[in-house]
Amino acid sequence: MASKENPRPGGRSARVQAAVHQAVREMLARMERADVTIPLIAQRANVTPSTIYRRWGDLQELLADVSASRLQPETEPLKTGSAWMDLQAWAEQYADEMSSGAGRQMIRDILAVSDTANAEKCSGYTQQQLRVIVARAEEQGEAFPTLTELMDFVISPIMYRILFDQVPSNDYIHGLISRVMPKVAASPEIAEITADVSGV
Amino acid sequence: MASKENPRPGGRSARVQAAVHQAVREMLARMERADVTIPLIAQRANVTPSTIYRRWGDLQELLADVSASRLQPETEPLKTGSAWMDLQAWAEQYADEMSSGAGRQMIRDILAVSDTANAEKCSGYTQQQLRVIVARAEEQGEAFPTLTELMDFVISPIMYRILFDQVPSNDYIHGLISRVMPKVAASPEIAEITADVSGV
DNA sequence: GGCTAAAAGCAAATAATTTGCGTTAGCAAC
DNA sequence: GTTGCTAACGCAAATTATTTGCTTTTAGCC
Repeated sequence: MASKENPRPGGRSARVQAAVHQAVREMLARMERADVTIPLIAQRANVTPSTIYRRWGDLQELLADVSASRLQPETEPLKTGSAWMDLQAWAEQYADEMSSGAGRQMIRDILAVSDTANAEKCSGYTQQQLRVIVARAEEQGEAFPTLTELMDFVISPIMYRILFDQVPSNDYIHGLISRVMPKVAASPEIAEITADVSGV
Repeated sequence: MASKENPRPGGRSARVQAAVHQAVREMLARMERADVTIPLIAQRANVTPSTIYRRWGDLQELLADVSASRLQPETEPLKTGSAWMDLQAWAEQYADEMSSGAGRQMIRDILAVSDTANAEKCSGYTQQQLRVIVARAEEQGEAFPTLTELMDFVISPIMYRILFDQVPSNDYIHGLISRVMPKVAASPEIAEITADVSGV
């Protein structure tokens, strides 16, 4: 039901989709989420409500669709020199984005819908970013956790906290990463880097 | 807005709440979730819709409320002899319940609402159960992870997978638990138990 | 037993959603 | 280009859900 890939790529359909997405983003920025309705969105996007109902089904699916597209990363993880630090910096930014009011709401909107396509897409984005960092580590021969380990022991705890209780601090994230790093990370040299970064 | 604690414990209010909860549970069991509406619930509960609107606000909050109450555990974790095995058995059951269609839907309903009270309650239930197991381990002098470690490295990865992609297998859970156990778990004696359990 | 206020019922008013049908506009074949 | 085809859109009527003002019930308290 959610807006799938290019039914008629260059045409009116695409323009409508863009206008609706745009309208939703603007409205979410300007008003209470509870006050956002399909008729209002339709009005702002210069579209009839029935178009939105037919294409997205209901408000939840539309919001999930918009949120998923907003969570698509636009850049690769920053390159700091060591994959370890890339990971630390990336994870902090990830947690920051996701635990902000807007970020939490986007995740909720994505998870609320029974169709898991958007949730999978979102998790896919995360994995894509992490893969880049893992690949860098490999290139440089740095000892590094696998993608699965990162998802299970860094991303998952962060996401759980965001969803169920509190926002994860940078110290907390740092602890997760230290723990998942290969034992080499306990060597004095790396410990020093660790101290540096956690002090930022 | 969600039904808080005892405004007038013994009276009509409580009866209405019970009737509405009951109606929701029955309807969720008998029909498509998308077809459940407040007017229908009201009818089945012999209550006017405006009562539900005033008390819960909207369908999402009502469903979140009902789901949270359904997730409250009724029994303590089973006692198998070792805290380690208690944990394994409990985590498997937890993952099973949560990854079933109904379980996933309940979690989604709880997370969908912006008020995090229900989500916290739900996470609280989990921690309560785990605390029982941790306490048993302590009593018996068994080496055991902390509650925080269990939440971060066992519960969180399970929940992430349920929410974002696939259902966690028992083998996967077993792997998580092995990994979080103190190094003692690598001793031959425990390794043997491990093999037994994973074979179940 | 009577008072009080919170919660429920009722019904009218408003708003959202669905639906049938006519219209528009990409796309392709010619 | 022009034409034909069809997916997607617009429009408006019908349906359904939600809100709201007012009345009635009833639990808790003296």
